[in-house]
Amino acid sequence: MPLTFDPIAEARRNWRRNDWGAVEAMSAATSITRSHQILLRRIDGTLEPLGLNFSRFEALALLHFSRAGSLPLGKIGDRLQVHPTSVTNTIDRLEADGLVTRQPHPNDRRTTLAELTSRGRQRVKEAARALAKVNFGLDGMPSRDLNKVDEALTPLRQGAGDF
Amino acid sequence: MPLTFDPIAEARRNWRRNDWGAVEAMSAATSITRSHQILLRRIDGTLEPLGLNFSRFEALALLHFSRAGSLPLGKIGDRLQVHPTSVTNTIDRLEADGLVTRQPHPNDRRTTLAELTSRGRQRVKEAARALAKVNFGLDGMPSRDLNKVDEALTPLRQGAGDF
DNA sequence: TCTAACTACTTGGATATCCAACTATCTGTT
DNA sequence: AACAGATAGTTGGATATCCAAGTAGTTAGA
Repeated sequence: MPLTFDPIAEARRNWRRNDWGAVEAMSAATSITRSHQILLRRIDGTLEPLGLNFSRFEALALLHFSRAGSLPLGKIGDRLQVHPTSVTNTIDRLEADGLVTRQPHPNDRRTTLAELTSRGRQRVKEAARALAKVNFGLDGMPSRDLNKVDEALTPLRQGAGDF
Repeated sequence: MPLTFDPIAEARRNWRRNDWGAVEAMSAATSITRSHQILLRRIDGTLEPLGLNFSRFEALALLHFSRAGSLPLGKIGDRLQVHPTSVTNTIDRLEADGLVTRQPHPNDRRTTLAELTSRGRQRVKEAARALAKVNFGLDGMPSRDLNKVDEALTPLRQGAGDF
């Protein structure tokens, strides 16, 4: 059931009335959370017919962009900012679907490489096409607004040591 | 391990080089995803000592702001944009911790109300204080940037029928 | 008034994530 | 050379989320 009012505007009023403080930060945090929910639902919905979700797509894209078509699992986790166990899980699934294979690292026997298969390479291209077609769930938003989102969030990412 | 480059700037280059299209949308979507990860980790970290996470906090805050201190579970789901089963789970947990109780609806026997207990009311205030103290994980960001985030994301939420 | 369609919530099953603890391997210091 | 400490990945356990299906109760039209 869609709402008939802006839940964030209402939250602002409530926080102010109760003197809970940090109204602007609350508002920004809630906006991000909510936008993320909306977006992830659309993106995962778009990828579902391809047997992917956003995490698996991100891993495949990373591998596709890598020079050798393979990366250590740890590197994937660093790049995607997820826990090592999540990488294990993601790669397990991609491997089960024949989109990547696990390969031993030539110099370090602790390390496992995830390597894109040709099916994986093909699948990630299809997925990218599908996502571009729906503008990553942001269809209808003009470029100017998209750039504004980027700009607005850069200080946050930067402050968090994202780079 | 912190990165030494901006992963989004790199993604932009890669998408462009591969002609995958929708670069601006990809960039905005990735910014939102990443910012959300950062934020949620900080917020949940802040709430953890209080036995809460962001979902449970949001539910408690909603009840606190409601006139009667109680709401039907369905309404909570609508407001927080989560599946009914997630509400059941969230309320189960809050009830187990003595922060809410389930009450029958006076007129509609299908409906269950979640009602804030006095412990719940106290806990949500402590949690709000804790979150305000760390500026909702957005410490260090000037108001101007916070408002910019809000503004930038409003068209997205609006387009999604968030209000 | 009866019944078909709808609504509210819960249960069971699948998936994704994180943490703690474990195994295997590597590295730097003595 | 040996070992203490770091690093890479996995396993088991906990939690959160969603979907499909089920139960109970309500509503509206024949």
